[in-house]
Amino acid sequence: MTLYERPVVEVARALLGGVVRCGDTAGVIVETEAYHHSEPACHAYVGLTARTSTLFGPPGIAYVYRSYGIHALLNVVCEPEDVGAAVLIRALEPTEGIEIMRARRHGDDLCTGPGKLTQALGIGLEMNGTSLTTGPVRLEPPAEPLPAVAGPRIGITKGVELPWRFCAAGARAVSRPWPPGLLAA
DNA sequence: GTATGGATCTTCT
DNA sequence: GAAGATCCATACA
Repeated sequence: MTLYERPVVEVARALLGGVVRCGDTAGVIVETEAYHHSEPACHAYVGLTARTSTLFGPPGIAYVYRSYGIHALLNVVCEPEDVGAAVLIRALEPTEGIEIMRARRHGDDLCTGPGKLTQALGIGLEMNGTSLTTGPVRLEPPAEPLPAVAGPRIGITKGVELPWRFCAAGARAVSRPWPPGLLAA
């Protein structure tokens, strides 16, 4: 029983404040989203396919996939094997290797979006399915999760009503401002 | 500052 | 053939 073998929504909250490390770069997780195969926004909703097989794999591995033909998005596979669920890492606060990130990102906007943080950390599709404890991308859970604020998810067309987006309270480097009037602790 | 459309490609219908 | 968990540049107010 690992930390990731729990309900995705719980894991999404528990990961806030954790550290993602890849090579000489690292950042603190400040924004996450939960996805589960029981709801339509999740890739695993349609079932097990070649593309989504990683989602149904063992908990604690990385699910990296290409979005809109251009970007790589990083997810943490959760819940027991054969359950399609994952936590999308949406934003980080850079802590180490900032100069490297700046060079890769060609600017100061380093990790304020799911496609940006993978580029900043050098995470690619070849890391899909690798372990987050022993693989090239490491995830260190926080001893004490940051206080979380919940809200609706972003950039999707289905399942928007589920408040499965979690953000560290007070984090400044989030991917998008919170929709007014929808704040919930 | 906000709004809109293009880039680009894998996966599924 | 169409859609998609995005980002960026450009156009307008």
